[in-house]
This record gives sequence, structure tokens and C-alpha cells, in this order.
Amino acid sequence: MSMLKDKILVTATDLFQTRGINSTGVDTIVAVAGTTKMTLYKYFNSKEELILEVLNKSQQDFQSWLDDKLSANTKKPNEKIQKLFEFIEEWITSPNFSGMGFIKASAEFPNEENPIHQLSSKQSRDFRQFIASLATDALIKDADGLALQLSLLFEGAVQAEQMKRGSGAIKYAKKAAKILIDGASKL
Amino acid sequence: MSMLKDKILVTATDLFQTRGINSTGVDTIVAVAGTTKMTLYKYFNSKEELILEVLNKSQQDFQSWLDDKLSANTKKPNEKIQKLFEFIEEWITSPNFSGMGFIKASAEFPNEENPIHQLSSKQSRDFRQFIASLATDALIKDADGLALQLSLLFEGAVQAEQMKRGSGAIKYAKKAAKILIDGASKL
DNA sequence: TAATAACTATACCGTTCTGTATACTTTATA
DNA sequence: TATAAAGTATACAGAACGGTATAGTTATTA
Repeated sequence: MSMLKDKILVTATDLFQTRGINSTGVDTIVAVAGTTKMTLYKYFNSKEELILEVLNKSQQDFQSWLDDKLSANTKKPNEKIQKLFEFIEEWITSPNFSGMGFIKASAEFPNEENPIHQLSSKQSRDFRQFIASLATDALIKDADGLALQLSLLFEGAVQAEQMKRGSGAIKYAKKAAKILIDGASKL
Repeated sequence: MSMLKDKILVTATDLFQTRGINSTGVDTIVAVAGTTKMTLYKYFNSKEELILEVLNKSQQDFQSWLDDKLSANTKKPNEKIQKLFEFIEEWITSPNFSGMGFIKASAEFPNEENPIHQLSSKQSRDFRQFIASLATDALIKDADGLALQLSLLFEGAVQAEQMKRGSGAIKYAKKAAKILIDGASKL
């Protein structure tokens, strides 16, 4: 990937998170990235395409980070879901955290037929599925049900942190997650 | 309140929810409401003021509806928090449901110094405080902690339903809420 | 019936938006 | 060193944005 394309992606990711997608014009993006619109439109056919790539890259980065954390810090398969919210907390409370791309994007593009909304929806579904796979590995009976509940806590905590930095919501989400996981493990 | 002002408010509420706030121009609002910009700007000094009034009215309507439901269907004080998610489910699954105003608004205006973001944040805080008061009435020890956890489930479920109508997330949120409430009640 | 307020109709201002056209400059490579 | 690719600079088109000015039209009420 071209250096400039990457710079544009990184810059757009940051601006979208801190100012909103619709409130960030392509002129602003290229100005901050230190390039021109001609270059931006060479790598991206439209602003919509740029948004989609930003969402994809953000989610991949998060998922990769989480995968690494989980495989580096756990040995037995049922440990992963136990420690999941530990790493989510680490991620949410890190200074770099500025929200979850797909959560904000789905709010800015509420129409279910919009490609951006559809991608957001897919990413949310994929992440829930990922949690379900952890629950399955931990031999939990109703893996899908637990995964849905944990994803609600996750998205709620991200939402709370987006509204007010340092809310501390993730601490209580972690406690709630433990209760739900322990409950589901005994069945 | 003037009939036209109310019509504008109702129309704007619907358009903001279905198309997004930034994606809805004042020209569209007055066209759908069947009036003109001159009238809109007679009742609202700016689009921002209109947005703030829409948010306030939406939250008041929701809170009033919930208050009525709770006082009409419960007698003892500790019943209210038990039945809270019953009514939230009724509200989320109703055909009229089109999302939670303050959740979407905070995503569209992520800057914490923006008046719209601040109002959204306040409404989220107020609702959490309302849940805490229910928990306190039910003689629950860590009322604030439980209220925060329930609000995460609530906002997560709303988020899930905004992403995909008919997600069924609220059913599992209700189950999780029961587990958390029962756990907190035994302390 | 005369005056007042509410509302409509329409044109417009300045700005910002996405996206493109044109021409020039730098850099890499064969 | 010749050629192609990558990037810059800048101007602009066409539409949409929030908001205002002006003038005309209804409806209420004193």
C-alpha cells in the first residue's frame, strides 16, 4: 500500500472519530494529511469508498490487537472468554481510544439500505460471532445467547465512554460480564 | 404551543431518526412538515436550537410513557425495577420505535464541548439516575453500580436494534438484567 | 372595518460540499 | 538520460447547506 494512501486512511480515521463522518469534508482530510484532493481521489473513488475502507481497517486493527492479546495471555481455551473483558478494558481505557467505528457509523447512516450502515451492521454481527466462538470453545451451552449479552455490555460500555471519557463504565461492564459468564458456565 | 411548531418538531424528530441529523436539511424538514423556512426560523433561532428541542421532547415523551407504565402496573416499590425491562422491551419492539435520540446525537456530535453532545450526555446520565432511584427504592445496596450495568444493557440493546430491526437483542438483555438484579438483591 | 399577527412564497447571500479539469513538478525506473 | 508514474497546485462546476430579506396573503379580533 502506498504511503500516502495509508496516511489518508489514518488521518480520516482520526478525524471521523473526533469530529464525526458527515462533519468531516474531504478538503479537511487532505489538508491534515498534507496532500491534495487529486491524490485522495486517485486512491478512493468516492468519499463513501474511503469511509468503507476506514471502517474495515479500524475493525481489522482492533480484532488483530485483541487476537494477539488473547493468544499471548491465555493457554486453556476456556480462559479466553474469562479474560475477554480484561483486554476490552485495556483497549477502552487506553489514551488512544476514541470510540468504535461501526457504532458511530451506524448512527450517522441509519438507513438500513445504506452500504455504510450495512458494513457497520456486519461488523457488529462478526464481533458477536467471535465472542460466540470463544463461548463455544469454553464449552458453554447457550454460546450464542451469552455472546449476545456480552456484546450488549460491550457496545453499551463503548457508547458510555464515547459520551463521557473516563466514565468508568467498563469496570462495571466487566463485573456484569463475569456474573453472566459464570452463570452460563454452570448450566 | 403553536400547531405548526409542534408539527415541525414531530417532523424533525422523525427525519432525524430515519435519515440522521446532519443529513437532514431544514429545507427538507419544512417541505415534509408542509410549511416554510420563515415559519421554522420564527419558532427556532437556529437548526441547533431545533435539534436541542427535538432531543428534549423525545426524552420527555419516553420518560413520561415509562413513568405511566411503571406506576400503572406495579404496586410495591421493589416491583418497578423488576418490571423495568418488560416495558423497555415493549417500547423497543413497538412499530414506532426508530432509535434513541441521545444515542444517535452523541455519535453525530462527538465533540464533548458541543451543546448537542452535552445534552445527550446529560440525558444518558439522567436516565441512569432514574434507574438508580428504582434500585434504591427496591432497597438494593449498590444501587448506582446496578443502575450503570442496567443502563449498559439498555443502551446496548437500543444500539443493536438501531443496527438491525427485529434483532431480538432486547430479549437477552431482559434475561441478563434479571440475573444482575437478582444478584444485587441478595447482597 | 381596520389593525394585528400568523403564515406563505420566493428569491437570494455566503459558505461548504463532493468531485473534476488542467497544468506543472518531482521521483523512480528501464 | 528518456519515459512513465506519482504527486502538487489551483481553479472551478454544480449542488446543498443554514439563514435572511422582501412582499404578499390569510385569519383573528378589537
